[in-house]
Amino acid sequence: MENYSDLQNAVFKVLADPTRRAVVESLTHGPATVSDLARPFPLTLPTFMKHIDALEQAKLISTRKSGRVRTCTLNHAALAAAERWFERQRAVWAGRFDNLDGLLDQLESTKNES
Amino acid sequence: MENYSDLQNAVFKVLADPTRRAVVESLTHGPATVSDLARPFPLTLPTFMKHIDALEQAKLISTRKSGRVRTCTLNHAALAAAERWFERQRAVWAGRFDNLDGLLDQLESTKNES
DNA sequence: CCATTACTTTGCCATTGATCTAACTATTCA
DNA sequence: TGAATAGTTAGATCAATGGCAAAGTAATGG
Repeated sequence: MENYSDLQNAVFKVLADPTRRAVVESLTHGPATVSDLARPFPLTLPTFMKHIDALEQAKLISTRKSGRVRTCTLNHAALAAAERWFERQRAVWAGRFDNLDGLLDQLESTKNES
Repeated sequence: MENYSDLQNAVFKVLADPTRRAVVESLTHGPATVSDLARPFPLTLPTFMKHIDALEQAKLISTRKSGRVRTCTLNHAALAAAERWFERQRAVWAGRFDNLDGLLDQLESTKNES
């Protein structure tokens, strides 16, 4: 029910929304309560909470309730995992040039050695 | 009509879809025609074309039609720009450790606020 | 114990997004 | 020229998303 690419997909989906990206940005500075996070946004609490829920389901954040206050914490690992997708793409793309160089090197070297 | 964060938003939105991410992955290996790109997907051409249009509008790819064939090319710069968002978040988060003392002070003081 | 605070639940609605089919245009090739 | 190819346009459907208001619950603070 929860394989790797489902989760990756959830992460990308969740980051597609500017409010949620802003929340992530906010949480890079450290944990915060729902109300604190919500303050900058012109949204009602229920609406904002849906974004929090979405972030939590994608495991980009985790939350803990103590008393009546819910505190949210960024899950750095999840963010780093998403970043790795970009790194992989760049690696493939860059690899083309590496291969091109490699090919040229190889052609060069076959003149001299095996 | 096309400022920086509109474009960033468009990029994130476009990458939220698994089909479009797969197209990007495909194009890291080099340019390809619409039909070639579409082949692996169980989608009709019109549907697939919408994904191509979305990618192009977000400037993640560019396309050129020659005869009846449209060829798509990945815009590496746009992909790299998106990657940078993650790098920035990581930078802030990592920066916290440099400021750990300051952070603890801050947490202390926010406990006493109302 | 009463008011306030900080969510939470519920129910609703408008918009957007991804998909399809059907029919059309423009190229290419035999 | 006529058939196949490659993409395009138009219109419809349906689910998911993001938003709201209203009312409820469960801590605190005085």
